[in-house]
Formats: sequence, structure tokens, C-alpha cells
Amino acid sequence: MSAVAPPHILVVDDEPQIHRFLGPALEAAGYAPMRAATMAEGLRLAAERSPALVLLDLGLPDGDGKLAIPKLRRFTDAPVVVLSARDQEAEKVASLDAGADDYVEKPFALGELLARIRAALRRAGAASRSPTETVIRAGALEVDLGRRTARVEGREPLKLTPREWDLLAALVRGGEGRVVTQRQLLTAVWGPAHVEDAQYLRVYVGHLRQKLGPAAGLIRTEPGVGYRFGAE
Amino acid sequence: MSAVAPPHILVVDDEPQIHRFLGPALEAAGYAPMRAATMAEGLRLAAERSPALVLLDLGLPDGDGKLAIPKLRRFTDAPVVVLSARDQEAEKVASLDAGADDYVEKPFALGELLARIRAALRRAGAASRSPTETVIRAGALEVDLGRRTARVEGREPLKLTPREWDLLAALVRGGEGRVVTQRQLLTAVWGPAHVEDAQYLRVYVGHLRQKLGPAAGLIRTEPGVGYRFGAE
DNA sequence: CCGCGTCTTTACGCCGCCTTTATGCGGGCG
DNA sequence: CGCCCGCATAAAGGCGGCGTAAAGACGCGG
Repeated sequence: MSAVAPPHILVVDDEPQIHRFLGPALEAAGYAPMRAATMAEGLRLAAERSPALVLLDLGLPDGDGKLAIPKLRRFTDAPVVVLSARDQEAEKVASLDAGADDYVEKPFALGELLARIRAALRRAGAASRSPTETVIRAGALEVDLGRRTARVEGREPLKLTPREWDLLAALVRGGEGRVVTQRQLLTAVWGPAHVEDAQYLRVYVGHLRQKLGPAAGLIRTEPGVGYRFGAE
Repeated sequence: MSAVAPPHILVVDDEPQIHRFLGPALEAAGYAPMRAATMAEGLRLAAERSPALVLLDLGLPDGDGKLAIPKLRRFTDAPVVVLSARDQEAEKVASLDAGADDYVEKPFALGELLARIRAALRRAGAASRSPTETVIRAGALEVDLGRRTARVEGREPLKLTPREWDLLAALVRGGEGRVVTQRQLLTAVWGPAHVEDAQYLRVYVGHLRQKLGPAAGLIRTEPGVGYRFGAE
């Protein structure tokens, strides 16, 4: 009586035996697995089929899997669970700070992996189930967090670079009229490793204000603290 | 000092050395740790202080920590990271399925734990915005501690510098009609190193009273002691 | 392999905030 | 009555943060 389609899980790994092992196991657990052997293929599949969760190997033939995480994050909020044979602490920290939700070492116990998948889906589901309108308006500006677009006075969507968009989104998510600290912004856009680089903020806030044009006043500086989004 | 309160992290563990180790480490990482040694105390603290995240040991003197997770979930959505010496797969599965967000085995690497804390806070923070009602009114003045704004007679928010705001916030947080000593104010705004510089207070109280205009009388001098916030 | 866009980094002027000093005022106390 | 301490206010100077520009590094796509 599956009234709801089983959640898709994208498995990105270049070892065939992993797919042979995980594929049936995931199916038995009630998921619909999709397989990819390279980073490029994984990103393409993730973009086309929007899986509910991504299992990601770090050692891929076409590059370090960590680099895939920020790219995934550009178009999906699906939780990413890193599966890797690398057990160095630095790898785990780097992966988690890159945006991964969990890190499981190979070889892994299947039961634990499934439990971690359930936990990640539970946490992500609670977040995405928000019926809150993802379109936020303030003054002449209209930001669609789901669609990753922003328009001023109903004109064409602004052409924003990834960093510019992330910064605007972080400000908007803070809530209208609420201060978002420099720390928070730097963590959200550049990651916890760059909490000190306040200059990034000045540069990119400048870019944003320029592109916002008439709506530039919506980003207000709170000297020594951070920035505030909203009219008035 | 800190314009925005650091996230509180509740550490529930009965081993004192864990607190001795984690307390300073969490502080250094920019969090405000709270400690509890039993499940009952942990639940009480979590209810009273609503921490941003809970670090939970499984082996507590007054019961299995797993039982605490559903109870926590009744009044908070804060992520729960289980810290345990038990490495059996069944324990991990049970904890995660009980509602935990992550499971870290003791002994753990501090860097990894901090990274997992960041990941959990990141995922949880995207969803829940703590709508802490923090508006305090007194006479013609209205201070919103969460929004970091202050208005007089419903007019435009006052334009306050960081020091001015910190000082006003420290006064308001003291409670209406309560004296806040010079020591307390200096510590809160300028840090413990400037406990002697009472002149700072005179200068900045002056600035504040000037900007408050009609509400200037709300800051009353208590000669030789400190200042008092409130009407009458 | 090359060109282009984006990100990072550096440099610089400027404004505003913080700190510090000076001065006046008022009350307590000898 | 005069002294002194604490409070209030004004003003000056240094300095750091902010905004802007621009160049080099980097990665991506053709």
C-alpha cells in the first residue's frame, strides 16, 4: 500500500561490489537506489532525479568527492552521507565542513548505515516539510529560495554568481529586519574555516548592492556586527 | 563583547573528566557549554535553557541515555549527538532510531566531534528559527533584544553604535528597576580587563541618554554603585 | 590549449567609532 | 567654608572597519 513512492537514494561509488552489495540492501530497506560511478555522473543524476539522499564515496576516478558536495548543494538540500575508506580525522572534518551530513568509514556495518540514513532523512524531512512559502518579498526585491532566483521590481531575474546567491540567501534566511552576524554569514557561505575573512563580506556585499540597484538599501550594515536584510 | 549570544550546548555526562575536557574545548570553539551529570538534570536544564544542541552520554547513573531522547524531543528539536563508549552496532542503531542525530564513539577525536557538531547545527539551524520573544517595554522605550533594535515612542529604530547597544542591552537584561553595578556593566560591554574604566560608562551613558531623548530618564544613576533601568 | 567568468587577495581613501583628556558641576565631609 | 570625589558633557585624535577598485589566481568549458 505504498501510497508514497519509495525515496530515491543516489549511490556514487566507483567500486562495482559496493553497488552489488548496497543496491539490494537499500531496496530491501524500502528505498529506490540509483547508481553512479563518477562524480560527473553523480552530479548529473542528482540534478535530474533529485534523490532524497546521496551516498558519496570520496575516492572517485574523476576527482575528490569532497568537491562534489558544494556542487550538489547548489541545487539540492538532500542530505549527503560520505562513505569512505579514508579514516583520517582531517578527511572527516573537511567533508563535514564542506556540507556533508554524516561520514561513515568503510568497511561499515549495514545496520548502522541504514540507521544513519534514517536519521539523516528524518532530520532533512523535518526541515523540507516546511509549508512556508519560499518566496520572500521585501521592498522592490523578490527572492525565491527554492528556485534560487531574485528579481527586482518584477524584472528579469538577477544574474548572481554562486557566492553572491549564497550570501543573499543567508541574509534573507536570517529573517527580515534581523541582524545576521559576520560569523554566521562567513560560516554559511565560505564555511567555518573562513570565519575570520570579513573582507570577503565587504567585497561581496558590495557586488550584491550593485546588482540590486534600486533595492540596494535592503542590505543594511550593522557596523562591527554584521548585516541586516529588510526595508526601512 | 559578544553582540550575539553564542549557541548553548548541553553536555550530559557523569564523568567529570569529560566535562573538564569538553568544557574549555567547546568554549574555545565559540559555544557556551552547560553541564549535567544525570538524565534528570539534563532534561531539566534542556527544558529551562533550550540549548542549541545536546551532547548525550548513554551510561548515566539514573538510566539509559537512550530513554532521554524521546523525552527531549517532547519540548525541543535541538539536535542530539550521542557520545558513548559502547561500540556495538545495536546501540548505535537503537540510539539513532530513538531520535539521535549522530553517534560518536568514545574515545573520540575532538576535531571530528566539533565538525559533527557544526554539521548538526547547520542542518538544524536551517529549519528552526528560535522565535524567542525578547521585546522589553518601559515607558516610551521599546527594546528588542533579538532584533537588536530600540525605538522610542514607536518611531524609527535608534541608530546605536555597538558599544551603545551592548550597554543598553546589559542594562535592560538586568531587569526593570534593578541596579546593575559598574563592574557588571564594564565586564559585559568592555570585558573583564576594563573593570576600572568607569569613565567609559559616564561617556556612553551620556551618549545613550542623548539618543534616547524623551526616554532619557529611563537610565537612572545610582551614585557610587551603578545604573538602573526603568521608569519612575 | 586557450579564453572567460568567478573567486581571492591586496591596496587605499574615508568615515565613524572608540578612547582619552579637559572642564564644569554638585554634594558630602571635615 | 573650602576641599575633594564622583558624575556629566564636550571635544580632539587615533585607529579600525567599511566600501570600492583592480589585479592575479583559479577553475571551468569550449
